[in-house]
Amino acid sequence: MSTRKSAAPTIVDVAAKAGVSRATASRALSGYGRVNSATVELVKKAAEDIGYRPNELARAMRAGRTKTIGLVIIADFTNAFFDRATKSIVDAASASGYQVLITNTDEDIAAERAAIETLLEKQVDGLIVVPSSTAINDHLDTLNREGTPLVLIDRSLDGDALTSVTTNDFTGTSAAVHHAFALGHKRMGFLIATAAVERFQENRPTRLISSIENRVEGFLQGARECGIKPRSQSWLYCQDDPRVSESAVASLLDQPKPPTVIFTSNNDMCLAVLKVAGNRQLVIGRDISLVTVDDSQWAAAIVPGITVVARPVEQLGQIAVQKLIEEIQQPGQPAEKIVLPTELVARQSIANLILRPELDSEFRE
Amino acid sequence: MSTRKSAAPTIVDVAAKAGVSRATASRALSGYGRVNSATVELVKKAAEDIGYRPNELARAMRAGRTKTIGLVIIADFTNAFFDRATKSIVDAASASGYQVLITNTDEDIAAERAAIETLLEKQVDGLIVVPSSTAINDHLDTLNREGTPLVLIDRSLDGDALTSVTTNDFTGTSAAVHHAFALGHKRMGFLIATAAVERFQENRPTRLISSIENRVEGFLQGARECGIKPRSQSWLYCQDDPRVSESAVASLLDQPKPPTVIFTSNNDMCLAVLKVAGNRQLVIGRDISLVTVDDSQWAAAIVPGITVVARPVEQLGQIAVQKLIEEIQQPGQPAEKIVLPTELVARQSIANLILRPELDSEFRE
DNA sequence: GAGATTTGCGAGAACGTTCTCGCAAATCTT
DNA sequence: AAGATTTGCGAGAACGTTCTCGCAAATCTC
Repeated sequence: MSTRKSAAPTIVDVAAKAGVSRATASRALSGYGRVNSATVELVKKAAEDIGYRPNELARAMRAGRTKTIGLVIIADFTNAFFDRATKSIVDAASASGYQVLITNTDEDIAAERAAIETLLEKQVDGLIVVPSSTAINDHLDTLNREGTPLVLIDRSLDGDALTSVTTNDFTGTSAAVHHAFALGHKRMGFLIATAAVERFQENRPTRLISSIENRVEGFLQGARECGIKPRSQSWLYCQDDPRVSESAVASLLDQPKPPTVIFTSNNDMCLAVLKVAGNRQLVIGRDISLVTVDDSQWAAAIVPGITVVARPVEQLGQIAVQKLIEEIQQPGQPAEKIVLPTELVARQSIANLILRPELDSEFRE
Repeated sequence: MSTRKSAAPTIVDVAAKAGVSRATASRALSGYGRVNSATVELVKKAAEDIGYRPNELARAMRAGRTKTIGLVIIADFTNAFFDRATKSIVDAASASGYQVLITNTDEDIAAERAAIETLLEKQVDGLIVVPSSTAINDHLDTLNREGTPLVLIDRSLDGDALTSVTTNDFTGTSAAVHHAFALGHKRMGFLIATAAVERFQENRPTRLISSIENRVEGFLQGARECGIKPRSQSWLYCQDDPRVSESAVASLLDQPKPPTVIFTSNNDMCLAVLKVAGNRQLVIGRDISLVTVDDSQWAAAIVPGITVVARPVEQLGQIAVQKLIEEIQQPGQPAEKIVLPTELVARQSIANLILRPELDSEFRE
């Protein structure tokens, strides 16, 4: 035992072992300033021998940077965004020498505030945030004004002040409408997940989060271009909860003239349709058609394959990290709103009503 | 501007504003020692006014703890472990006042070593690790011997030294065999994902990771109890990669007497079976039966529902955090190997060959 | 070979906290 | 009312680094 206590060896211990000063040991190990190359070897050997591990906390304190970024995300794994985004962010950060402190908001604005505060106390160099609300974002503006490097992902906010990386769900959804229309569909339903569902039910709509809003707008635009007027009862806002969404699907199907194709705003809603259809012995792609946003392994593997609007989530994470690190290393970058292209992946979940008009339930029974 | 620079206000600024010393300000804000209650109010007001945010780094340095735990995990989202485990760990940690630094190893042992080193340099209070290898684990032993709080999840290692939280995949898989046997299945195939596949192909097997090993052993035990001798060609070790696993499924199905039911060791393999079956127009639960480990939303929603061995992943994450924090706050806890029960969730992916013997492909054509 | 430059290294401050100690003032004893 | 105790607060050290200085020795210049 060289040190009296069994505590982890510090650079002082290394210096003592090598017979040099703290300063020289630091220079030798970190490779800056003037040091004799023989001394460098000596110090490195000493460090190795006593199992020295640099204390990044002390280093960060001195340097004023932690090489850590904070991720404020909604850990909601059925939507295949959380996992893919998290992995790509962690990997991209790691490749640039940064680690990721992760916090979950569960789409709650108070939790988001608290998470950001905690991360800032831990002195993260920057933040990547999936904002929980379009309406309430003063804390994000403040952050930005104070100069905290910040990148939003998945959802953007009004104004040009904040950098965001999102996907073009508008064109994706609109393309999906055209695709369904080309296959002969005219009655289209849309199932929209939103936490603020009661506001819609009471007819005093609030702002949706931008990604969902874009999906809705894309749907409307596509419908307009195809000359379709979506009927109001084919629009359903519903809570992102299995029981609620399943009964929403049921009410969609129980209309006098039910939609032939259902668009779902996310994978939770898509799974709700699958489940209700299964219970009713309705075959997807024949009795009822389906298209959703976000691709996944299972959507590609099951029969029929689900037609999806695929979003480049990994790329989104990588770009977010890249933009954040640019701002960290060179503050004052102009705010940017980066929108990545989406892709319609056509599989077999949309019936071809042109070839098989008898599948349109309007004419059945 | 009260401070000359626009840097973030420190406790010195608070003290100055309140007209007290650093020490008193600290006492007032952290609520320890003796302070006049009037002074406390004064200091709190001052802190509020100048927007003081405590520097957790400095605090951690002094206190010798960071309230941060490191998570070393395999960010592989198709298996529905990464996302569920991560969320539960982040949430449980947060509830106890800890944050999570996450790193991804992609099942690579060198990456695991590097990740652990980085996390230790950042002075995490403890580590939760999904070990990448059963064979190579000296670094984990060393960690443990040095007294670093450490909990393994998903996979355990030999010996009693390390605390681990796993699931009882042995009984789960064995129960699945009994279930399939009760439905008339006798030819059972098993598709096993392992990175070390070539060792098996060359007939010099290495150790599987414990969770997979347990699934294999459970399968064998179940088969033994049912009086079934699994034929060697029904065993396939294969790389966890879509193309490889899909050709493995093909070779399983192309045997003279193909299995009537395929067990898959994880969701990737299960999706491979779904895909190949779909391509060949084979209907799951009729032409070929299927059972896998790990439940998921999609496995429950699709038609037919996939019969699965469900593992309590959320509970696993919570218990891991709890055990880790116990060790952090009170070092010297005895090592424990916690094994959580699994549950067989029977759905419709296994055909009933008793009621419909004609489905056994041995008798077809 | 004497002055100018370079090289190598140590002393000490700094990052922002917390905590121990000691001291003066206030309050409690009898 | 004088000693004993409590209360409130400030000075300064400590956590483990890095970095600025300055100084002596070594090397270069002509």
